[in-house]
Amino acid sequence: MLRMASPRHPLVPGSASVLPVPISARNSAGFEAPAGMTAVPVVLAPLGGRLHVLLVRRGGPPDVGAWALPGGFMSRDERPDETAQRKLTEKTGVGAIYLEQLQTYADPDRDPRGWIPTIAYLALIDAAVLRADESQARWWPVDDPPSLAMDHGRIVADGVERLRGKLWWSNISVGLLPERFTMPQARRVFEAISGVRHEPSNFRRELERSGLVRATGELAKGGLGRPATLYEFVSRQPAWSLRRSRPPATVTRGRRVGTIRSS
Amino acid sequence: MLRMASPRHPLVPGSASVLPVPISARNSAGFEAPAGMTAVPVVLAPLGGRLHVLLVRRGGPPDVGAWALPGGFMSRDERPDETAQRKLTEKTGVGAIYLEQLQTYADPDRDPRGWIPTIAYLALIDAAVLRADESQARWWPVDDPPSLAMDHGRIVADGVERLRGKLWWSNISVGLLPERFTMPQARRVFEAISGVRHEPSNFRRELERSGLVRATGELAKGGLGRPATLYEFVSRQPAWSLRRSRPPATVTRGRRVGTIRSS
DNA sequence: TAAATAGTGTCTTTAAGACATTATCGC
DNA sequence: GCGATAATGTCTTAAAGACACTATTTA
Repeated sequence: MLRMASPRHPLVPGSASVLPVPISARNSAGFEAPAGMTAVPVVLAPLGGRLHVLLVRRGGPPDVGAWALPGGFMSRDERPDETAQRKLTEKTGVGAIYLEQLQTYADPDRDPRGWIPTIAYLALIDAAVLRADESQARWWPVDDPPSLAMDHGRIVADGVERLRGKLWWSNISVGLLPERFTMPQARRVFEAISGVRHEPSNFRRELERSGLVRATGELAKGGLGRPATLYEFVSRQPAWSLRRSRPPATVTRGRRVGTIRSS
Repeated sequence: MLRMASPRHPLVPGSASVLPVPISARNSAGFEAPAGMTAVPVVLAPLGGRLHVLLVRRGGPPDVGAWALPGGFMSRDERPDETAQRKLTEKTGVGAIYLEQLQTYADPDRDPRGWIPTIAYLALIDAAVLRADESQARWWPVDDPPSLAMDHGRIVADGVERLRGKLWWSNISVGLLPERFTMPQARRVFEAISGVRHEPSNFRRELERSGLVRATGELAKGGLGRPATLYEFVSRQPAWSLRRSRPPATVTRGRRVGTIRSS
């Protein structure tokens, strides 16, 4: 495969190669090609009871100085999720515990620099890292964000919607809770994400019913009041909840024919 | 914006510009760029009680002659969904009633021709068109497909999963049913998609409860037996079902504090 | 009027909502 | 023991499952 030793971030904001004029590209067959491809992680975390998103200030055009997602250019030999992970690590010093592709934004005029599609990822990092106040980045409440560069406002909104939508139907919250956690702790995280308060005993029942978590038998110590039982996720790999309340019943008696699908 | 009058499909299979060697591209800043960008519609439809996908034979490398999705190259001034629509129309003569972005596949080695990411779309077309047996294309059962070119097998699987997953939670079935339809007709379509048989009276209750459809008051005529009531979708725009059975209850009495979110 | 298909009613089971109550800690 | 927090139990309500039954057409 034809490849050359090229710098990893050909067009990073602030680099000398960034021009106020559009960039174009053509391929070896003579046709116009995308000028580049970017990947952006939408990093979400509950913080102080509210859901926050990690943003950085842009150091170059377009929208210099505006708040934006911490993305960057993909290189030829990198998978897009690797780019998202790498960019995230560069900004926060940690990798994502949970990373899932969100959407690709590729409208012809989305980036004034030229034809530059971007693949967005939903990224969830360890809660313990949240306190590390990196100088380059800042956490913003998703319900009250600053004005964002380009189409990044839309991308954040899509990420939030995905997280909220999957919260009860998958173990996506592995990315938001420590390895071992208590029920009240999980409840507060869920509440911060959805913006809704839950009745503690029902919350417990539902989360247990989901089949996603199990009690370790150990107790959390140190707090006020009765110590809480520690729970852990049954699997830390992406998994679906059992809760997904069912579509209409399958036919039983007379018509029982099993499923139609063959595989 | 710097643009040139370039042909729309720079690298279509079979064109003279396709070489057995990789294609590369570089941008005006001197860095390597994607050689091109493609969009592929995953066209799904129930046919003879089973879910099928529309495939074409590849006319050029890679995998010449293999079955593949009917995708094609994006041009500079086209949105990716427009490309998917256009490619679909070129193959079937119709546009998609429902089109939603699925995933982007951009691994560095996914296409032997070079760095060519592809954006996949889930596309649903009018059921009436299914019978038109276009020479270029063929319907294949999704549960028993042929071997597909490149990563298209994976893409089809992702499309099927999306359709099945959203079936009861959205009005995605607008793309699979005629404008006016009967309950038994809807049931057969749902059964073909999910591969599961439903108890007719419960199916009716659930679909009505979803709030997505309403009875027109008119009756279907012509068939055997009692004529069925015709239904229509309340909205043909993407919409969510009311069914989505709820996460744990919000707190009511003592702790009632409303929602946390501000917006 | 028989066969075929559509549509209604209803009883049972299960899940979810709304608490009251009990348990276990530190001070 | 008291305040604080965690956990359990249980009664009520609502949704879903499993039918039996009724309705309306054509042959």
